[in-house]
Amino acid sequence: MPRASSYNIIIDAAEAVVIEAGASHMTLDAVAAKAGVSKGGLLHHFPNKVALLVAMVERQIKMHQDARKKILKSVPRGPGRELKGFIIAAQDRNPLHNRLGASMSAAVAHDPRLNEPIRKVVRENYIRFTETSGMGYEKAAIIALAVDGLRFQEMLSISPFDDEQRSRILGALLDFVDEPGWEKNRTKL
Amino acid sequence: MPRASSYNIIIDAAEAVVIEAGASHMTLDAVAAKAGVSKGGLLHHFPNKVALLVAMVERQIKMHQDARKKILKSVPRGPGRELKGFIIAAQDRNPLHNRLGASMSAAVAHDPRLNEPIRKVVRENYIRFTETSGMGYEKAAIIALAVDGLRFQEMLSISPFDDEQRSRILGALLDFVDEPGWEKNRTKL
DNA sequence: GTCTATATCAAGATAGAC
DNA sequence: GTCTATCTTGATATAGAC
Repeated sequence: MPRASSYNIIIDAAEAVVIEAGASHMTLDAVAAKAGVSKGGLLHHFPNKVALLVAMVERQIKMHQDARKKILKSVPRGPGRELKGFIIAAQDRNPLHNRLGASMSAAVAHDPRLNEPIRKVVRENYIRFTETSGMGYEKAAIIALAVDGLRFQEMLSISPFDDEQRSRILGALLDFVDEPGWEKNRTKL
Repeated sequence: MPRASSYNIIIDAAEAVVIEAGASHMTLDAVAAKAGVSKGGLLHHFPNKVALLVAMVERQIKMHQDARKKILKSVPRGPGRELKGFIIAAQDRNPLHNRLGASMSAAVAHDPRLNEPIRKVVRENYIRFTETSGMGYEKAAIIALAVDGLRFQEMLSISPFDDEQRSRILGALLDFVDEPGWEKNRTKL
């Protein structure tokens, strides 16, 4: 898995094209132009379009995993730790979210089966959340789903919330993690 | 806005193609073949591809609004009524959800600006939820976001939940609407 | 209103020079 | 490792017969 310079420049360009023009406009020509290389140069790094899409998704997953681990270091141990990390990750509003959405929508639009790596990550995440949460799995799932719902909305640019509402909602979710109750439903996911 | 037979048959076919093969494979040829008409016939009803995509989205919105109104009739008056209707609509698991997701992803993949009608509906929904909920807007938003999160996951086929977990989560959300607390944060959305 | 035929163009991919 | 040139295919859209 190379991480050379032009490799990442091309992926950056691909994400940018998708964000600006939509998944269907992510052509090899457009990506090459945005990256400042020729189509031949692009195809030297990625033998075909699917390879590029797969690389986009994998890089996004890796970046999110890294961000998660980094954030977790600052979250004190205790029940709901992983869940809190997930909420906090959504709080710092960098352009990373759009980029994950872009990679995902481009890949899935091209071939729905390219969702497999994401599916795997989501599954692992929800297992982590529910097992370490110290609460009923319904509650843990609801909190994680609300965060995901917000991110999906933003990835499609259909969120009805402004910045203040958004941060109040995420703040409320953080409080909700620590609120008592719901343990009665505790079950294995 | 015609609602003739072939009009709807073509939209059905378009949705089916997207669900089966992905947004990028929704070509006019594929849709025409699935609908059992020629490409010329298709283009008689929809002058170009964007017109078809717009019609797909609009029909889905209309169908969901109709379903919402129908469900609301069986939900007793009281605080959280609209929110409960939204949850119940997600409970009955018909193929409609996939179809909304299909229309949306095909449209947005082709041109992100085609999300506008959906954005408008989402906005109206969240205003309804929060204004009629009798609870803090953060709580109402969290409940609605969790439902949306679930639907988005399913639209991308990345949901980690099986049928039983899914129905327990939605059941917990219904209970959550009626649970006391959170009124302290009550604010206008 | 539905069809066939076809024009036009753009996309993915290859070959091979430098 | 990067480029230009080119091949091939397939997608949108038009024209016009029935």
